[in-house]
Amino acid sequence: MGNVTLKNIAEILGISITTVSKALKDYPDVNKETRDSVRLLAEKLDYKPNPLAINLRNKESKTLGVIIPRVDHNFYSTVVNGIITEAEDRGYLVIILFSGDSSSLEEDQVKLLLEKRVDGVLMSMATETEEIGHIKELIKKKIPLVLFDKTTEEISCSKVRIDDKKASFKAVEYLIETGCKNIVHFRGPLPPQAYTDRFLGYKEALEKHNITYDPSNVYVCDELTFNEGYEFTKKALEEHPETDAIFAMTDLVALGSLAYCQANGIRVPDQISIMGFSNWFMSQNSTPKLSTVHQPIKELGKEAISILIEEIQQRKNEFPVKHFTAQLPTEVIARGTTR
Amino acid sequence: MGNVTLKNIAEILGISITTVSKALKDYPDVNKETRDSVRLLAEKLDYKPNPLAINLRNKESKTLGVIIPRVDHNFYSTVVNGIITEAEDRGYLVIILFSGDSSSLEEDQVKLLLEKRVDGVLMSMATETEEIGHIKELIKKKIPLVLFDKTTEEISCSKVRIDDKKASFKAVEYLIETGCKNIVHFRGPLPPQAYTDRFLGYKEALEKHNITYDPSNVYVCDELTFNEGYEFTKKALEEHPETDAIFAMTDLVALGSLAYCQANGIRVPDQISIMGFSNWFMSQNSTPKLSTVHQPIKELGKEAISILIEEIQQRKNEFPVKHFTAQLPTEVIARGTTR
DNA sequence: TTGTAAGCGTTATCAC
DNA sequence: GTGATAACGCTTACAA
Repeated sequence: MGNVTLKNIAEILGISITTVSKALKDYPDVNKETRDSVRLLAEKLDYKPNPLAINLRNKESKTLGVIIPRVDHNFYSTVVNGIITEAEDRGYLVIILFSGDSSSLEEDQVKLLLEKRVDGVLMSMATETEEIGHIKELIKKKIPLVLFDKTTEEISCSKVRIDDKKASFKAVEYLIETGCKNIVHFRGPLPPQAYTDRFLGYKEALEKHNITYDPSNVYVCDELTFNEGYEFTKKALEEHPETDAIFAMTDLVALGSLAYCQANGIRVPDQISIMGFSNWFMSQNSTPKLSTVHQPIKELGKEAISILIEEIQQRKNEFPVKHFTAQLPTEVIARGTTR
Repeated sequence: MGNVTLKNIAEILGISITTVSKALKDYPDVNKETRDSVRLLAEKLDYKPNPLAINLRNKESKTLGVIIPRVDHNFYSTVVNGIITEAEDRGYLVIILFSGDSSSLEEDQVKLLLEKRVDGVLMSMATETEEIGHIKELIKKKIPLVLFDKTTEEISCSKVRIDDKKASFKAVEYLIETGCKNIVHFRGPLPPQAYTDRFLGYKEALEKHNITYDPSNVYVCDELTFNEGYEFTKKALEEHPETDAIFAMTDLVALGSLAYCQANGIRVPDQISIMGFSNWFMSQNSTPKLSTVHQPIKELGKEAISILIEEIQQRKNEFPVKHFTAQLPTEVIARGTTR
């Protein structure tokens, strides 16, 4: 029992395919009765237009490609949630592909999407990516492209990011305003840029409040693990006994800090305030609950896909496309680990 | 600059589309020189066959639909990782859709996939789903279907599951073998079935080792949170002071148990052994590290998609399709919270 | 060895 | 109001 086609309906009704097509699409020049009989039969046979045929004709696939480093990570799975939901609401389907943070795999995935003729591409660049020829290729082939999260200035296209610097600035300012003066910062590795931005926000907040920035107060976590948070807290408190706050660039590390403090009788937040970043669900599960910075991750996905679809629509209508960068706002969530 | 087609190449070379097509597909009846010139030009123009056209002709989409309750959850994002990777390796693209654990949304998503003419469907049923008419519809329309994780006996199709009962059995047996006799079990809510299976494994292990099963030793967690683990541990230890082991149906709850013990000076594992379930990455981040049961989640996704693709291939070749249920093996990971 | 023609399912154009 | 025809890009019997 293959699928019902316009032809099937036309044959049964003894009319032409053209008329069937028109009847189904509410063309004005179709007799009411013809129209009704067509619709009735179509309904009865459960006719569904074949998207493959429509897409071939319209030279579009109504499918979007998304390349992310991985999905089994809270940040990306949340983004993907936003992406798929929003795309579906707008009539697009999404193909998710992984780069595994590898430049060459990313390149392969771009090629695959190109071959599959997706209508547009959304991507968060692999951390490793330095070579951006494959991304430029997309631009050259005039495939609408939007970069999100991990982006680069070298590509001219719309971008959507969390405003990491400002988020970090607000978090540190909050610590300062609640009386902290000796704030240690645990930052992440050099690429990706986000960690540098968070570091810059930290520095800027100190400067604004006339606190001298001391590089030795900044520790670089390479693994971003709970254990690193634990160990670096130990180290930081040994090297800087005057520390009264720790700002970690991600919740898991902050949770490690909290664990160290608790294991060593350091009262949080009385003696030391701890501020995380991300508002990961586990930050609600510590005692006291972790203060952190909420990032609108799902909204990031939605916004990115919206911009992409807008752009696709504009190009189709031959409107001029203007690129821009959206910075999504964040929020400090003060819970139990800050004063 | 539209995309290069067979026609373009044919015109430039002054030959027919057919010959170009054949040359590109290594048909034996093409002159070597013709073939080479075609290939050369195709290469130069970066010709890529239009999958829309191919699919229309072949009446297949080389696309698979996957419906899961959500993706922003460790289990599903790991499964999705396996699914997408394996599908891509086998030449298929994947459309992920969410049911949000709602029966009616799940139905909508099935319909959407049907309209989009995916070649097959993989799904983990919404917990809420009782109505299965939409799933039967898939069977009726002869769309290859594989159920994984949350399945039902009411649908005749291949299924892939983690062997929850056996996994649980092994975990509890491990506790018994390391000297525990009074084992409390924190189980999950009634649907999904997995929690009941884990409970049954617990019960069976007790029976095998001649330990009387006492229903009051079983507590039902509805939220599966850290706090529930904490609170139920308090309650369980009050009601059953003789308890020497806690087996929680998921790591987060077990972590809550551990936290309660540590906050109350109960030595783990000396006084009480704690066994989790899932081998969530956070189970490596506690001190001591949590003993747990590893589930091959990514493999679950790979296996499910493999079976689906096999089935698609079999149907295409008009081979008989036999359904079966694969139960993936699990492993007890003994770490620091058990003796 | 090469090419013609039909067909996959849909839609737009243009006759009638 | 209706329908024949061409076109989207590709594949494959079947001729030549």
